[in-house]
Amino acid sequence: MELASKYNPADVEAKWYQYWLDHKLFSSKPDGREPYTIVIPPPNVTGVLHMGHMLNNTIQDILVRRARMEGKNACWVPGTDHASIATEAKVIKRLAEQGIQKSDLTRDEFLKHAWAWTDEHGGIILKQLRKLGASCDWDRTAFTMDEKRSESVIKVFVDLYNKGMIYRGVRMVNWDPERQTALSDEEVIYHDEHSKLYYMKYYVDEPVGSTDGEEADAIVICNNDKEFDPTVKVQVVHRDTDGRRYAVVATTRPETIMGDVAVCINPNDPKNTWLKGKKVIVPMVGRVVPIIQDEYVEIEFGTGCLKVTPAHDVNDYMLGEKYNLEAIDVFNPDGTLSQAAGLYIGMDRFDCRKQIALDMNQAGLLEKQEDYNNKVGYSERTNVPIEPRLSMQWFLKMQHFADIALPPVMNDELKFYPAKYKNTYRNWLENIKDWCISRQLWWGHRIPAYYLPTGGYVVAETIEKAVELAREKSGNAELTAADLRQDEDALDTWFSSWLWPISLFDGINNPGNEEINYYYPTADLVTGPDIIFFWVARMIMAGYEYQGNMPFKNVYFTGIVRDKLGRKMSKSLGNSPDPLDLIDRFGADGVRMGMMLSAPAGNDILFDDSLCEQGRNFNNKIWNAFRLVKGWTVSADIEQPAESKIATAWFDAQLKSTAAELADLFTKYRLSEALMAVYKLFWDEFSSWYLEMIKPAYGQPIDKVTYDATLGFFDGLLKLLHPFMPFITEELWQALEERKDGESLMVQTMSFTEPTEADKQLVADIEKVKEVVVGIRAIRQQKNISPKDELTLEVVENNPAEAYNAMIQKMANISQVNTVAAKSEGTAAFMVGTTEYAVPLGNLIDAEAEIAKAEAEIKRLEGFLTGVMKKLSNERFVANAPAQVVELEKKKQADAESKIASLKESIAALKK
RNA sequence: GGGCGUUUAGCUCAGCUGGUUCAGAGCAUCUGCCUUACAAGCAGAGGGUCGGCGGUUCGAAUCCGUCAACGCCCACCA
Repeated sequence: MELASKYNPADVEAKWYQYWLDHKLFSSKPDGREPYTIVIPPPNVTGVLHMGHMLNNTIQDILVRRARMEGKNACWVPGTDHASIATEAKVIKRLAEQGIQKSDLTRDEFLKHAWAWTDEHGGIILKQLRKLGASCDWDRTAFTMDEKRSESVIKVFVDLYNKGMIYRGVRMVNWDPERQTALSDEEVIYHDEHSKLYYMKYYVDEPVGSTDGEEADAIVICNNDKEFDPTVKVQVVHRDTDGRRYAVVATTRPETIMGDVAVCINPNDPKNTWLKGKKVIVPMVGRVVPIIQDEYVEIEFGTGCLKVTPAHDVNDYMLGEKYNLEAIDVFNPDGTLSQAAGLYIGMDRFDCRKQIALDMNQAGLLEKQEDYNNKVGYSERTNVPIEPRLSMQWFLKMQHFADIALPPVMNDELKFYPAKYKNTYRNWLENIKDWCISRQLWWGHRIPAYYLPTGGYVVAETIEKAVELAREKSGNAELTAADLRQDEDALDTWFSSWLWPISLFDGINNPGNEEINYYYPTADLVTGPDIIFFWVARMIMAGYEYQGNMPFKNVYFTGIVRDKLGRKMSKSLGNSPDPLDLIDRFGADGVRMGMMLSAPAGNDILFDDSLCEQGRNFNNKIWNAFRLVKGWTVSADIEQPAESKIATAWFDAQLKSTAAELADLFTKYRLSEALMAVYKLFWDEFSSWYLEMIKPAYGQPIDKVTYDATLGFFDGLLKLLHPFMPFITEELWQALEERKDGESLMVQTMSFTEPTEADKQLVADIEKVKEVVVGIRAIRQQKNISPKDELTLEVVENNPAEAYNAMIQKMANISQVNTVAAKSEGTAAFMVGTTEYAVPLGNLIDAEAEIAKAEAEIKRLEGFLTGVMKKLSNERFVANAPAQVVELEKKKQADAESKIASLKESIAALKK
């Protein structure tokens, strides 16, 4: 077989993926084997593959393929998420480009467009995953809004409503003015922002010149002529030159003053005691509002006066509730000023902020403004500042769910990798708030609540059921579906995602069915820590609520993929490579390896193309090792050389021991270390050592015993490598020997036995042999002796590795190995352990250099010996340390002393 | 403001409950090689006071305290 010297992934990847599909090798059905299940974190249906997906899905594929080869019934279920906000935004944008406004359309018309969009773009991302080699059972592909999943969502909503856990009410919610919907707390991201703090005058509603409430020692400030000290412990009165008194209120949001209904001071604030019981006039607006007192107000912030706007601030809302204040909503849903504001009607909230500051300044109502840093909440999806807004929403009570979801994680029944996320998880659950589950969107699962013409509503899975309930509720047997009006809102996307591990196996609609019983709980969840609250925690909740068991046994949190400078990948920075382009350049196997090389669980990965390059190079290495082996001619007539006999025994032992190491690493989810172990096994042990050990002379055939053993090793290596690099391994496995159609490496079983004590000893012995070989090679390098020139080797006193002489001879091109009482003159020497080796070099030797080298080594050893002696002469060490440790130190001492002695002899000899 | 985490070679990281000659790996670097599998390669080499300080201990990269830098999560000072 003629093979190119470079591996070309493009030739083989598509071929084998199709082969796997054609033979249904990804498909899974319940059977007697142990199940191994992963449900994919469903990507947005209209999304395209990015580096985060690459990492995430590479890890899942590695786990699934490994489990499959361990003989488990592996099932990886793919699917997509309807992503209501993101998708609705995209659809609206496209409609706008066609000159269509959402408001021009009916709900049904809009949904038609949305489905068209979904059909057009949906599943692109799943197609892209195939390029990566993802071994998903595609027949199971699901969508969070397909029939079964939708039914599940509605059923769960009704169930929770009937259990009294879902309620409806007017609450302060996070409002996204761009998409005009409520958001959950988790969907708000806070950013530090440079803004301004505006100090505004609220004149007291009283006759000019009043001094009512003023104490004798009050500080009186006229027209801000003194710098204000918020920590002052005496009364502070503000008075204009014309005698009018006023309170100073500091705010970052002057545009909300139209909604002010009170000013609040702390009852214990000495500065503001004179304001107690007074009324003040809201600037610009002219509304007279009371001074109220509450300890919520921070005395030392600003002036200690807080304007109270119950409709536009969460805390003010709380104060409003407490003191029974009116809430005046001065904004429209799109963030412009409403009729209720009375002023600046129709202006955008941020334009209004600037304008009102100007206007107040002109009117002398703005005392000052200063720079200020505060946190502003942004919508996770639209990246627009959210507006706290009062509105009617649906909520799910969370305490019960927190109670059932916390213990299994804390006691490690359900494990997190890395475990540090347990803290994050606990923190959230211990401070859980009710979940706002309604969204003012059309693209999503519509809330199954139906309003009666006479008021009130019913909640039911179908309209028919709703009619039934409505008739009961109203006592009107004539009610029909046409009389009922369904709630306009859709459910939060995560309200469907949280059922994913159950709904994928139809466990909600059809509890206890064969599939859910077999596949649930799933084995591993692979996802990013950024959705631990959105998704992971809520799946755990739903799992215990609806299956009475965990949804997955382990959660592997990946890191965030960053560029090599540590920046997040983003479109605007242009630092996010196109995964498909990477696959074209390096091959899917190369990219997979690039992803895995630096991706320990939970650590961010700093991605760099050069990692894929390393992956590609490794593919090439494997390819060429295969070329070498398959290029040999085999002869059954030649006997196995001594060194090959040792080599095969050794590599067999080495393979077993790495396989065992790998198995252990997999149980700990240390995948990048596992990859590195198998990388070194292939490159260093197999290619650099083993193949060189057994390689026949040029043009010579290899003996059959060694050859067959080598093919067996290759088979084993391909099995270990397959989960990481499925394509090249399949290609080579198929070429390794004759295969029947339908056979595949991906469904072979790994069967490595544990290394025995003898195996371990052999591996250790060969490590020494390698050191000897390296020692000789180093001498060649230093003396500029070609590897082609034969040398002899002397072993001083006794040769502990007599049995491996043949191997050393072959690997280091040594004509003979002599055990000598004392090395000859003119040798370059080195030590391995406590044995001294010498290579006679005749006049090539540079005595000066050899002496210098030996002296340097003596110096190092003496330093080492001093440390050892210090320990041993310390009585407390000898008395307290375990005998084993003391013995060891004594051995170190003896070894060092003997080495020094022999080095000194060498020097003496060289000086002759 | 609270909590968590990180800091080990130029880079990315391993070093588990202190003690095997413990200071490691990969990449990068340097030197010599186009040696008939592979230059996307081969052979060899150099490189770190384990963030600072203090403590516990016979013994500390490892345990404790403290400081510093960085990162993440949570939180209603307008």
